[in-house]
Amino acid sequence: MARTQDEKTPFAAVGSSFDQPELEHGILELWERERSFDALRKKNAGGPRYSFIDGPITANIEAMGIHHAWGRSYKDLYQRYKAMQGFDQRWQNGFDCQGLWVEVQVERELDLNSKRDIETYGIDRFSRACRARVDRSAAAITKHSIRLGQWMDWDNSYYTYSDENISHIWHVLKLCQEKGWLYRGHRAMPWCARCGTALSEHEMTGSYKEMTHTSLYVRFPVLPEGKGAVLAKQRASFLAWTTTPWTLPANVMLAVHPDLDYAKVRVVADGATEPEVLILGAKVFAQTKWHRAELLGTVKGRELLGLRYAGPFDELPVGKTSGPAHRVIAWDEVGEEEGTGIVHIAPGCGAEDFALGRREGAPVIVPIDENAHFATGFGWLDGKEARDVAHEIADDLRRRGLLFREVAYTHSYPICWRCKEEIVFRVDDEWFISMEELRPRLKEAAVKVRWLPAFIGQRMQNWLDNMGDWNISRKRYWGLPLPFYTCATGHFFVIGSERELRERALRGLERLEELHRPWIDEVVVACPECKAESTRVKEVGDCWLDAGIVPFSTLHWLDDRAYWERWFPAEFIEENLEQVRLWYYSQLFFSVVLTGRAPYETVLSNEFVYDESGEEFHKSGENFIDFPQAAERAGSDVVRWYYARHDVAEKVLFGYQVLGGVKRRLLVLWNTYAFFVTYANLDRFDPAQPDVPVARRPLMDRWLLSALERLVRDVRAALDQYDAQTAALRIEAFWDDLSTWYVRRGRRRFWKAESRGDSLAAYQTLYEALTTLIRLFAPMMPFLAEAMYQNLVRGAVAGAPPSVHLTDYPRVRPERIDDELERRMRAAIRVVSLGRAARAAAKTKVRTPLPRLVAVFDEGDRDRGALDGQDALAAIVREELNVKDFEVRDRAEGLVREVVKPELKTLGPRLGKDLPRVRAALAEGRYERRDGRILVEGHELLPEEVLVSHEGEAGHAVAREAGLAVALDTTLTPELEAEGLAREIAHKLNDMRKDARLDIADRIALRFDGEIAPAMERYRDYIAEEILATSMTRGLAGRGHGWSGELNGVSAALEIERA
RNA sequence: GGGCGUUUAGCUCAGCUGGUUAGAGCACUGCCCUGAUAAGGCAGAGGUCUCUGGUUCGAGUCCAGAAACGCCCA
Repeated sequence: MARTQDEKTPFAAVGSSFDQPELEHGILELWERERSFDALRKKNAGGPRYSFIDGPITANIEAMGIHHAWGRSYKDLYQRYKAMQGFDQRWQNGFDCQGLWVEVQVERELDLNSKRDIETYGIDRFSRACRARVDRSAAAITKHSIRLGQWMDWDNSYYTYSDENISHIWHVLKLCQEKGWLYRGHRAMPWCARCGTALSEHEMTGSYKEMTHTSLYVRFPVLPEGKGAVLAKQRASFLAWTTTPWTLPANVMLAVHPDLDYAKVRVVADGATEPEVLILGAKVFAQTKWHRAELLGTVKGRELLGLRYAGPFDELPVGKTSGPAHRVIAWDEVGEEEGTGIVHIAPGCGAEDFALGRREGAPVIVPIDENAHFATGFGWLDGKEARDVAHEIADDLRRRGLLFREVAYTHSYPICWRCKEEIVFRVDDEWFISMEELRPRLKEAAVKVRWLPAFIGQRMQNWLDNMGDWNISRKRYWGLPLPFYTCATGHFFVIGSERELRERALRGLERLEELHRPWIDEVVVACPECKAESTRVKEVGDCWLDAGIVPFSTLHWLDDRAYWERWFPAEFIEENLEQVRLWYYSQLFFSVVLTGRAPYETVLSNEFVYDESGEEFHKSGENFIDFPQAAERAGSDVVRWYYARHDVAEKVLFGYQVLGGVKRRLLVLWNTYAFFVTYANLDRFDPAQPDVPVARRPLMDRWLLSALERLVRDVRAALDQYDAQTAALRIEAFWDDLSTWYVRRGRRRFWKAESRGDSLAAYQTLYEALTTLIRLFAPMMPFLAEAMYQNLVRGAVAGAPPSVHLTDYPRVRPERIDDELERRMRAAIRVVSLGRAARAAAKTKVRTPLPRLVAVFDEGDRDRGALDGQDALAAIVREELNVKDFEVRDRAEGLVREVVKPELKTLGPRLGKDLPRVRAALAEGRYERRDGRILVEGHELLPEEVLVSHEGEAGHAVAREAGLAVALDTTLTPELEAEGLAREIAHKLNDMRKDARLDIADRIALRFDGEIAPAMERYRDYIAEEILATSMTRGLAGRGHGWSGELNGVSAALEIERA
């Protein structure tokens, strides 16, 4: 903060606008120079603890996204809020460092296209490249987070690739093995052929895209065995449909629904001469157009069970395995919405198929290898890419008379979330953790957590209900090495820590740089049972293992349990809501295994960020905005404030237009600040002067201070509930009132003090409001708060803490809250607001004084009785609306008329169906008043059963809102017109001063002429004071800044120059 | 197919336990105020509160059903 310290002015001058990014760079330098964050940590060391745990951000990006900035704004907000209350914190940031996302990125950078390429390149070099990539990304994220204003212990960030993290995971995996939850499963998994690995459930989310595939209707001829003899004679075939033709060579069975009707149809296929018989779902048959078809009969699916058929590729070697198994089986999931009602089952190519195969004891044929190339045993298909052969298979089937129809089919199909290749399904060996025993424990632990917003808790329960066994293995390189070993004689065991590895090692330790492939694979260990040499399995772990262990690894569960106990569980975590199935889940898993409880107490989740038109941000798209761009163009605090005042549960529409709106709001605050500084400097205001006791300050000041205390109370209450939106909106509402009511109303007290004491009270009140306000929003807008603090407090008050972030968060002084005063002020503001509307209706400028304003509050209005037309508030109303007299009346005949309405809450139940009639009669004035009661439509209503309000009579300047009406007496006298003209002249002259670019304190000489002369003479003192004139003479000199024209229809000529 | 959320002005959203004229911000139009003002104020225009049915004297609000959109799971 370059600040020229003029000894005569207490504060550095502040312009009418400000460059937020520039301001922020100044503050970043200040914090860096003064090591402000270190000072904060030192100040709070040993204080009460507040435990926040940072979810690891994926260290695989070049620039922080604006969506990261959202979550990080909250993280920083609440940590700073707690810090200002003296809480000691860990301030540890984390990076997620392993897994497919890093590998895919590095493959791209190194131009590697397959696992074979990686192995040729060398796993060691590949791993080092991955680590380097992570470190580069972490450095960029750190830099951008600092730019966001986030305060963290950046030198102490945790990295999930660390040996400590890995060792902690091993510990838990060994525990799972001991509990019997760990198993090796042979099952069908979604599989990415390019990455050469299975993908887990979490990785499938959001990866379905619309695409078009070749789908085939294929004949499966019935074999003349058992019940099939008759059908076979008729040349009958089952008709089945598939969107994945490459799975047909792996067909083992056909499935039907036992309760559905199936049609036997005689048809002559296109181009065929002989009729044939097809078997397919009856509904499908009925809904399909046929050229020549004849329904022979219908049977239930169960009657088809056990029938045998010839598979489409039985002549290939694989047919020796599948052929004998071909038969029709029952499956309740078969439907007729898609396909033919008969489902082709290939247990080696799909999860459900696999389960059916297992149920039926059928062989599992896995047609493709890791890279989705056909294995041997498939004849002409051997070695071909599965996803490329759809047309070849169709041609082959057509040639052999097995293809009934080929149709392009558009459907939603999964792609790999990282490399965007189409997924296949493949059966292979994978490692799993069984959820059966854990599921109820996880659910129970999750119920005890405070989820914000609450529906996130239900989503977690839903996820846990549906969560299958967790596939934790990936056939990849840069990841957690699974510590699973098998010895030469077949014993299986799990290594539970790095120390255990070192103890069991027979050789290979000397080359173990870190617990990663390939070095870890070279360590040969002794089998605990038979001492035989054992090597590690090749698989690495799911990256959500890495993140889930964080509440233990970063808190040193294994090596410093006392430390862990001090900081576990996290009182608060905050992430995007997609983390339900990711980090929230994986942490919960580890924590329940190790401690039986959840690792967090309050979980705040925010929605996603979209662009201004509601479209998703695409990294490569034109609409993409990364955080560093937004920071330099709009400012971090503008972004942070936008986020703070947003509902966490609503998606954010982000763009420079909305940020412009936020900046405009900040300008209201800034202008109040600039106003204060300008006049405080002119008047040499010294914040160290003794306070004017609050009780002796004018009503306006006491009102503002009461509202300020209320604000402190409300903001603290909101932030204690992690409700930043309410806090931010309250703060904004306060600074709006401060600017547009307190300062605007009280301006003259600052530049034309009637008494020294009143001016001091005004300065002290505004100063307190501003300095309290900046501490209130310091956690949300740390830069702006700091900039204002440095100028308002640090530069002006000896001994003040060097940073706003080292001050205490404001505490409520309840004795300053004056409910009644705030009620009266609200009533006055309502009257003024309505009065302006009445002014507009009367088409009279506020500069023209009017004789009288009458206000009538309705019975039952909460502000009735708050104003009496006599006190300081009445003076405010008179001045604000420029009326000579202000009256508050219970009713005002002639200006407003009485309107009686039924009190629905009491009359509704009493009158029932008569209510609409009574209501109409009251509205039309068809009622009588007698002894305070009201007679209407044969009913007698008590005073408390009606609401009496007032409406303006036509022809008067009146305005009305719910509960209040005001009427303006618009009679103009020559007196009032003359006064109005004087004000008009003063206003014009002040405009001219502005045009002449005079300084606000310059004195001027005024010359004038024209019909305004009488008013000029009569209001000479008033005008001179308003425009700082030292002389006023009739007759122009032709010098200086001049103007002539009409003011309120009166001719005028004016001339001013600096005196 | 199951779960969760959403549907109110051109846009983004408030609307508490049912109640009298459904609000705010942005944008638009007009007027006003202004020696802190890249601000502010007043007003205008803009609504079949997604639809259907029900409960009730009275439904944006409660109940049932439907639809559309989004997310999670299958």
